[in-house]
Amino acid sequence: MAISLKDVAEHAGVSVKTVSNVVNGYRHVTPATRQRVQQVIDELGYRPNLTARHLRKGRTGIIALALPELGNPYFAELADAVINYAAGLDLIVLLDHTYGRRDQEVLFAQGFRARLIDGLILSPIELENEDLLARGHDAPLVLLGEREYEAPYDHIAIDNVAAARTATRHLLDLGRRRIAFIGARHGRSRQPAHLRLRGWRETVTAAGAAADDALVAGTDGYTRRDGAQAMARLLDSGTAPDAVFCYNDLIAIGAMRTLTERGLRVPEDVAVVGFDDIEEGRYCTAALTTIAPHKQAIARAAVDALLARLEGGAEGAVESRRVRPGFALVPRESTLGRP
Amino acid sequence: MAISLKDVAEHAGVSVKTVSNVVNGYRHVTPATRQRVQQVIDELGYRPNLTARHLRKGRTGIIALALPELGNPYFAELADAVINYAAGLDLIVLLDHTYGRRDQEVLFAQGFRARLIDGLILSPIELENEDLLARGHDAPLVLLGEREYEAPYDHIAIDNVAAARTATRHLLDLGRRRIAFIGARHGRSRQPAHLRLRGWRETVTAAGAAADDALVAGTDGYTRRDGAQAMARLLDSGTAPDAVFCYNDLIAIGAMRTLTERGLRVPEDVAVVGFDDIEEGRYCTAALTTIAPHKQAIARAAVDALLARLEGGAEGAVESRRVRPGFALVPRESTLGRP
DNA sequence: TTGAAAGCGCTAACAC
DNA sequence: GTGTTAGCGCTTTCAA
Repeated sequence: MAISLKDVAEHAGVSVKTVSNVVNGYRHVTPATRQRVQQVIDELGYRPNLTARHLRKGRTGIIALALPELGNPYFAELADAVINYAAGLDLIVLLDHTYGRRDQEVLFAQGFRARLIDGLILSPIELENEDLLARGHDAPLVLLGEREYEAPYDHIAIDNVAAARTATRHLLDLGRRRIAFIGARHGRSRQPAHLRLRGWRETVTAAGAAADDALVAGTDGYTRRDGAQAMARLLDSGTAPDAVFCYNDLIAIGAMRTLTERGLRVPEDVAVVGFDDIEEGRYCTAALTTIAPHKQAIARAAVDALLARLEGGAEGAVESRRVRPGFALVPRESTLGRP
Repeated sequence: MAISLKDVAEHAGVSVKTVSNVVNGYRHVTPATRQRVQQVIDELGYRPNLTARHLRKGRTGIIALALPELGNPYFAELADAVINYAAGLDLIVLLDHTYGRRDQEVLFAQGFRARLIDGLILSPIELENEDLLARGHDAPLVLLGEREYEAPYDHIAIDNVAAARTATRHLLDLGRRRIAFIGARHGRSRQPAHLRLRGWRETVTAAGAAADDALVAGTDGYTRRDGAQAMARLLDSGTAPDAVFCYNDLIAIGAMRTLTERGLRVPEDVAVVGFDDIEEGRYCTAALTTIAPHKQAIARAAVDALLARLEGGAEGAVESRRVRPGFALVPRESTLGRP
């Protein structure tokens, strides 16, 4: 049996309350008492039982972060940022995977792990508005990422349309006229990619460049393999783009792989832009030009928003926030070529 | 206030015990009662308070997985595997970072988060044997990775020497004679890399190939940047290797980047082998030949070992296990060239 | 400043 | 098959 407050109290000849006061750094304790208690704590190797504390306080200091998957470096890097920032605030982060599956996302949104966690940060892919509205009054929820909802929850996301415009304009500025877009999801109307797709379409259209559907390649998911396959389809269909803007870096990396295999040069024949600024992109043979969302800022905003809800009390108390962290275009070899 | 067992009991006109029985799927409950209780549960939206359950049971069902960092895809992929396998066993995984820093590793080994977690899986980098021996009788601990300790803890790791031999032999078989090793850590004697270094040294020596120290390049860490810098130093020093075996895939990717920048071809001029089989390696311009540790098997072994301790009771009850999951050489373009 | 006692929500004995 | 009760270890009134 482990050592409890009571054990310490008995050994020190004081009450549990006093020990509790010492453990929690309460002010009004005689230095003498404090020292004696502290000594017994050290001797016995007492560790407070967090579970009991949680039960009593009604809060656990644990928040969940539900992401599609860690296999995508963007999410791994983001998770890293959230965990770090939260740790500085004495919050523990419980990481969960949804695999971008609606049933999983609904599970978390509905309050899976209720009362183990104080709140949830969720990055949805397939979740629908109705799923969110059907949510009971559980722990606070903060939404992350490019899906848009009409529900009263805080939402942290960069301006995806603006970022897509920036990326596309960069390609136009380099003289490219047949810019493809890879990553629209097959046959889904309100898909995650629609904001970036819109930014692309608006910009190419405004510039009088090609904007036909033949330049838009769908994918099943968001992996390197999806990118490689989509690029292959694009080339096989005879579309012959001189640039591609990809939904994310992984897709871009897959696309570059296909281009290389087909004997096409990046960027001379086809320029490539990704999205996410994952570390990996910097080490590609043609280092990847990309949109860099400010991950630290995203992490900070998400945790802060959750914390505000936690402190703020009731759901409706504060109006739902819409935070737009910054982003930047990072031009590299995949569009500029080797210096 | 949230709905508790008691609330449900009152509404259903039964005792808390009965509700508890229903919630826990206890057998001996009349179907009629069960149905009535279940209905009230649904109506009221009752969710069991996990914290209270944990306190009562003395177990939380939460295990911690302390890894250096998620930024290394190998660890991200491993974490993914552990989380999934654990979920199937109704275990929640709490992910923590040590950044390969000894103080952080000691913290976890000493029982940080004691009594929040039932046990710990730790992948140490800098941790020393003495740190482990100084450990109190806290939650069970399972060690992961290539560091070796003389302490009574379960240890899961592939046979690193054998794996390094396989990788090196592969290069020898391709006719390479000046095989460099990148990733020995600067000026550390009992460094993590020493097993792989040994495998390399034994194999090149046995083959009568070059094994001089000029072919061994140290790094500060295990990132792409470390690999790029080490490769540059190797080339600048006039060593002129015709192959490199890298401590891990990230280092290999960084090394390939430098080779490309210097106008050297992979594998024609320099063949490259990595270690870890991260997804990223498959999409490099010269797809990376690598050693693939069986991550699923590692994850399974680690969780199983921890679970065995959890069930088995006392620390000394079971002898400490040494599990060696399998590995495989995956030859790709970075040694074989394009088909 | 410190002590005594109640109770957070749940499960495990034990009674009925 | 179901109800009653005690208590997991902690914090928090309320007294002293």
